[in-house]
Amino acid sequence: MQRALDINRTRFADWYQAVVRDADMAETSPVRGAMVIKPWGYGVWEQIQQELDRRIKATGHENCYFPMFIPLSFIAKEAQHVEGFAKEMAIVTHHRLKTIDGKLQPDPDARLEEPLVVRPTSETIIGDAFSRWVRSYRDLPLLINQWANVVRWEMRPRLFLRTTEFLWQEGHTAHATAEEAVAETMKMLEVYRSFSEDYLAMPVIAGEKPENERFPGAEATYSIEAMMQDGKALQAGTSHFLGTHFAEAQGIKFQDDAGTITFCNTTSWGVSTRLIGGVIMTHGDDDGLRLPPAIAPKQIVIVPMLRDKPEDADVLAYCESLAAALSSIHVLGAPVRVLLDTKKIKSAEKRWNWVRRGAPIIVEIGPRDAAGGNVTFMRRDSLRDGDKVKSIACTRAEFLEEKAAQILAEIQHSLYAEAKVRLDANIKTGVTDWAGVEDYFKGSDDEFKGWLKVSWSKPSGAELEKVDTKLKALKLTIRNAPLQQPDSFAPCLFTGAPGVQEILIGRAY
RNA sequence: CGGGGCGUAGCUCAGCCUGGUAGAGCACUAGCUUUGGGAGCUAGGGGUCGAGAGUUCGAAUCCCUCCGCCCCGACCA
Repeated sequence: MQRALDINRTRFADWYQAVVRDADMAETSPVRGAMVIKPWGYGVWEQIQQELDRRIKATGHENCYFPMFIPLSFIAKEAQHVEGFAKEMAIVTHHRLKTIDGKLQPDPDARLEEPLVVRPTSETIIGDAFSRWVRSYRDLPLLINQWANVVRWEMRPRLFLRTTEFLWQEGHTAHATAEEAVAETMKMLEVYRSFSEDYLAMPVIAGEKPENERFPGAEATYSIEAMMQDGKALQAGTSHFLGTHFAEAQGIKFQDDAGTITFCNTTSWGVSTRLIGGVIMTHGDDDGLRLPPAIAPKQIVIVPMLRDKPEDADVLAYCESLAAALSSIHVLGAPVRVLLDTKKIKSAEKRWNWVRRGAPIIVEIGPRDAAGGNVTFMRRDSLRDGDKVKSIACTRAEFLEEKAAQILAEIQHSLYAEAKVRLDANIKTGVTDWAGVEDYFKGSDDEFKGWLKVSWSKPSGAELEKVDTKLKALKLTIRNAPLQQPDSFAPCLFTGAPGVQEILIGRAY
């Protein structure tokens, strides 16, 4: 059978790269590990950005922008933070180039007195500002967000999932009490959960990361974890309660109403362009990408079936009027995003390009549709009937008044439902000993493996280290401890001690 | 940084073992035909064979060094 991609999901890693390429999302660049995000991929990011920005502002935060260069001494202030990021930082050491022996190179006379680190995250430089901005309890809470690029010198980059430079949003807040900061941490975790599920149609499990997976310098780290179609987990967003660690390191203090000087409790939280990788691996199929209408840069693409004949003009005119009419319809709270694709390439080629890119509805208009006032279209969420592409026909009026809006909403829902079934069906419970874990994850790496939900005694320190090592041997990690916990627990799977918490175990990106 | 694979046309790759001076399919350009749906025929454009040095009368092919990419580890949003 002919598919729009030449690789299917049985070779998942290759398939992923094929989708990124063939759906025109991104490509590698001359800079190792850094990607070029192409218009269609960036369009998805813009949709994500727009809606998430709205939600971040709706919860009381304001946007700022801080420098991308951070003095080395700032990073050095928080010990765990240094340790966590030291191995992956890009550093600026010079401010001028010079031709020496015919070679353009950093001018030895232009060495910076204090090297600048290209931000891997901005806790330290924003904390420095906070230490000046906060004086009184009246200045709190301080609720700041920034949209930025960050750089982490990763060993093995993968487009969207782990690139040297990536785009993200990082929220940073300061509060008078730990309770307030914890509440903020949880609130933003919930913003991420609902955004991911409602908007990206990507079901996730929100929960707390174990101690060994915490953000360097955090008191507690929470994440949303999504299950990809190969069963692996993708950490799709994080929210950290930082306690007073950064406040103490950077002097973020305030005077309370009794006149006492106290350190603030701070939080930070972020999601990145990795979300796009998550969308691809959640919704993609063997014909390419399938985009949830909420984030599709174009929700309805009209492909005129032109044949270099006189009636082409009628077809085009009909398409133009259809596009105009569609633009005035609202779906999912915004006007429908329509594209009339007039690029001068073969119509059939166009159709398949849009299939690969994952446009939710692809409309094909030929002379007969134009003459009869009809619309023929395909739904990207259910493209095929068996092996054959499924074409749906209706009248123009029907499409405009009913079908277009209704089907876009349906696609948004059906993509979520499909992914939700997969997530729920592949979290195995009832495993109570290590042999059961080994049994569940045995076999080749290519085989689909979901997650296990097991009970444990939440060991820490050296005990936790042992658990971690044991899991690592099977390439497993603890993803998180879901927020929803049962009333009673089986004994700890690792130690046999009384269980206190349920955790998710799986392979991860 | 360790282990494996690989760099030849825009893409996917053949040729390399056994050295003789560049190929296929798709894509691209033009013409003709065809067309309710991923068309056919004909003609054409495009490559310092990843880079550098070496062996040789002659190197995509053999040797050396370097660079880059992919997969598997360690690291990670």
